[in-house]
Amino acid sequence: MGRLRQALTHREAGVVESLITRTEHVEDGRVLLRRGTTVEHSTILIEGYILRTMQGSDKRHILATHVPGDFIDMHAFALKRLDHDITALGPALVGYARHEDLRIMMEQEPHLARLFWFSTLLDAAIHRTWILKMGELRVDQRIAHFICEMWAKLDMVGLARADGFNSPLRQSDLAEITGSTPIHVNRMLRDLREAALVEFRRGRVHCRDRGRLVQFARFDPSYLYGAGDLAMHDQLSVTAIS
Amino acid sequence: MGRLRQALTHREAGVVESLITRTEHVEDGRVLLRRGTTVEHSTILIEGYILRTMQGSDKRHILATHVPGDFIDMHAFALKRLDHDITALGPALVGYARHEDLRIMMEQEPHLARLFWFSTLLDAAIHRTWILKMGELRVDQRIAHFICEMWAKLDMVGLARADGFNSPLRQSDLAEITGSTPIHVNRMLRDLREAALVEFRRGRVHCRDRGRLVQFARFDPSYLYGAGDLAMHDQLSVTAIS
DNA sequence: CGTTCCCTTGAGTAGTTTCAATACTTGTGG
DNA sequence: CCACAAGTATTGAAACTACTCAAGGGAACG
Repeated sequence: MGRLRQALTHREAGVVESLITRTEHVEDGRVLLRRGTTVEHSTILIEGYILRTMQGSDKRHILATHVPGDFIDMHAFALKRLDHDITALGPALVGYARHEDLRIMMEQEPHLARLFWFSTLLDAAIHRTWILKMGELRVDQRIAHFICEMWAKLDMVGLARADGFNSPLRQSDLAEITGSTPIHVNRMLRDLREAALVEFRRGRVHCRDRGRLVQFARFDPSYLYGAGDLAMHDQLSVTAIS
Repeated sequence: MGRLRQALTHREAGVVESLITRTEHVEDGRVLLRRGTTVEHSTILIEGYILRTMQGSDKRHILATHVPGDFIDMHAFALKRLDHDITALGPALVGYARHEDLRIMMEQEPHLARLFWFSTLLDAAIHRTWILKMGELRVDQRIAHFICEMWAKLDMVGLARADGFNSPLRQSDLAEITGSTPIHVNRMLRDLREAALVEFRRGRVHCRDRGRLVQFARFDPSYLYGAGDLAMHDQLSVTAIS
């Protein structure tokens, strides 16, 4: 369960793993779950990257990105029909858990039920930050902000380097993430590169001075609930509740 | 519970109401819950309007609006510390439910627990639509879209008229909602008025042709999970599950 | 070694913000 | 009832930001 693993007892981690009844390799661009479809299982991302996407009037938009260890559609369990699509970014490995098993487990394990709920609330908190940043930042800053977010999330699951990270993201993906156009993203990446803030080359992110990038993007990681004033340790550590 | 009441049995509705241990009248602009604060209760909006707000680098932003019947911070139950502020828009009446009571109730009433979870997932779905619309619509369309959303939500709880609705919203609020400026909002409202799409005067919304407004805003209400291809009746009606 | 996908650049246009200034409304006290 | 104050709404002009259309360049993969 990636970053949430620390909040699980050894026994609980075993319970979660036993829920995964099937794994699957998916190729780049594969739509794992399409808006409006009824599903009887939820998905966990084991390797690679997954996107939440929505079709706009003309272009597709990316609403969220996920890293290994994330539950991708725990909310499909309560919603049954999703409002958006789940799409693979690059090749990925996913695991499936049946809703029937989840339902039984959640009645027997209130602490785990609450953790699953928490993971969907975390998605909402990230959405809110995206709304805020779309409202107040220019496209170059939004790109920088997204890079900071991705970097921070990869850090949490040990997939980042000290000077950056790798991903299958293209410039057109950054356009769909920031609500801009590939051409404008291209120019903004050039500016970021020339300002020595960050280099983005075919998904490879390289940055010498993370502090400057964070400052430029006005990035405050607390909305990821990993550390800082909103951190979850109090209420989610195994010793603290129910 | 407003729009979710239809998904409750008579007994369950009673259970929910018994959770409200205290009500309070709050004045315009009052911050009911501030980011980072630990709380031991959750809030239901009984009368008036409530906003989710976040402080940006210079200006405040509005991330969501709530109408009577909405649970405002059910997610505070699982998150304990919120990432945003809860602010009254105009005078409002709210009720409080203690987290301890909620926890006990949710263990005894899995169906209700799931409904509460659903209400937080609904917020996330609305966030996603806002992100999408901020990415693809111009400010005039975003204003129209927000008006459509508000109108639809008020419809669900019987607080709208056939030709519009009233609210304490100011033009500057629309600016904070759409991520724009009061001055630009003012011009866009003039354009909307001159195009006979919708009139907005000090919170009073008047529209003769709702269909045209919906089309202009590219508004598709299904993300509100009230009707249409994502509607919740299947999985949330009292007869259907657990 | 060529095809395909992705990235890059230029020029013109559209949308939005900012600054500065002016009016309208609403409520309050004289 | 009028005058004033505070908040809210409106307008103009200039600067900035981002988009569109059109074309060219480069890297990766077979």
